[in-house]
Amino acid sequence: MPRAGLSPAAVAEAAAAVADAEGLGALSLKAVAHRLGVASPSLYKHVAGLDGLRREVAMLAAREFGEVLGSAAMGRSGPDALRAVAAAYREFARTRPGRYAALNTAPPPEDTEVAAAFWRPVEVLAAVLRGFGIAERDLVDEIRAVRSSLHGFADLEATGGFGLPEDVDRSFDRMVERSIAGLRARTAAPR
Amino acid sequence: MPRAGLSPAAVAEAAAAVADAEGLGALSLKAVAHRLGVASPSLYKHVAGLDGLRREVAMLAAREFGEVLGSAAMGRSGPDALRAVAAAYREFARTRPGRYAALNTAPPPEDTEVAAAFWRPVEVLAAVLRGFGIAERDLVDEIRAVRSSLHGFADLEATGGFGLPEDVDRSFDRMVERSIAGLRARTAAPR
DNA sequence: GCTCAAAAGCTAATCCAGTTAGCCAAGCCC
DNA sequence: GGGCTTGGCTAACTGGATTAGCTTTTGAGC
Repeated sequence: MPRAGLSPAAVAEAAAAVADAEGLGALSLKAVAHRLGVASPSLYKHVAGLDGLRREVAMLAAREFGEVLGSAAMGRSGPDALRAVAAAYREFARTRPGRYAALNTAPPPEDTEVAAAFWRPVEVLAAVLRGFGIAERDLVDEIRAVRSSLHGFADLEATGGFGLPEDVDRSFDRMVERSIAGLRARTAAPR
Repeated sequence: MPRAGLSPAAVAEAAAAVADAEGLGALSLKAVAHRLGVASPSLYKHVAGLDGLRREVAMLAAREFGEVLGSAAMGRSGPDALRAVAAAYREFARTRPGRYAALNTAPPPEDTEVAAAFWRPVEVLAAVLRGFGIAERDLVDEIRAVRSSLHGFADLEATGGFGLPEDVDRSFDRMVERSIAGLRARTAAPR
């Protein structure tokens, strides 16, 4: 029998595809194996069981997400940068719901590699907000506020938390503009 | 053998306790049955399997959450009401993480009872924001923005998304004040 | 108090995904 | 070409969900 030519990366990619298509909750060794045309036990040669599979998806997602946000921020600053990053954030969450959901889990504290990958997107946001001239000691609060808005919106949208699907774009735009206005106010009147 | 005196409500309560203590992901018939001192199959006399158990937890959580937010809003208006509701929101998410997580799932669209229960908390928020004198056609956007902030913050906090545990209270307070400022601006300068 | 039907709990058995063990072929290094 | 490593397989085991069917409690009506 010919080999399937798997690799940890290929398995992670397939797993992410399953998560995006069926939901993170439906991520299973069975489904991934099926997608790869292989029997479930074969996956153990590449990932450490279901937990390992989840970890790889989280890693992959974090890297891609950091990449996407970083690209959006590149070459822009201030409000423009935040608008671009916010749009990219939501776009990622919408088009890759499984991966996005994988970012919304607490990795084991000892897994520094995942922790580092999870941190990248936050660093992008931090860089963008620094561009607003936020004082360093206020930065944490501002990052948390912006992250909360973006994550909350993305998550509510993903889980159908918004009743009517219409005008969700407008709501998002307004929310982002609200953040920008708040950041400007903070810059103008530092405490 | 004496009867355990179960009921759908008692099972739901035990399930919610399990979810709070072990995480929603660890909610299982096994765990609930054990907590109630009963064998797993016995639960089928009261709830419709694991899916039914999850549904009951979601129902219970939604009712309690609506209750908690409603109480916080009672007797207050404007910024005070929003501050109280925001604090109650976060408090609920922190002290009952399993229940809160159960609210963050998409119920099947045909289950109107759950849908209605899920809607209650949003109605409380709507009432509070109306108290700011928001124009009706802008209300949806404002509700979404506030919900996004609150949910995002609560969720990030729950999943350990904030690096340092310190000063999280301050971050939350500032975010809420930021929302209030934004709402005031909207009221003052309607578009 | 007595009868009996419904309800509530149990055990036994089935299903399914995850996991482990161990076999065997494919590919590679010499 | 020989032999080691690797990647995939099948078979077997585990644990939780679920179903079937039994038994006992309970409570309504007499």
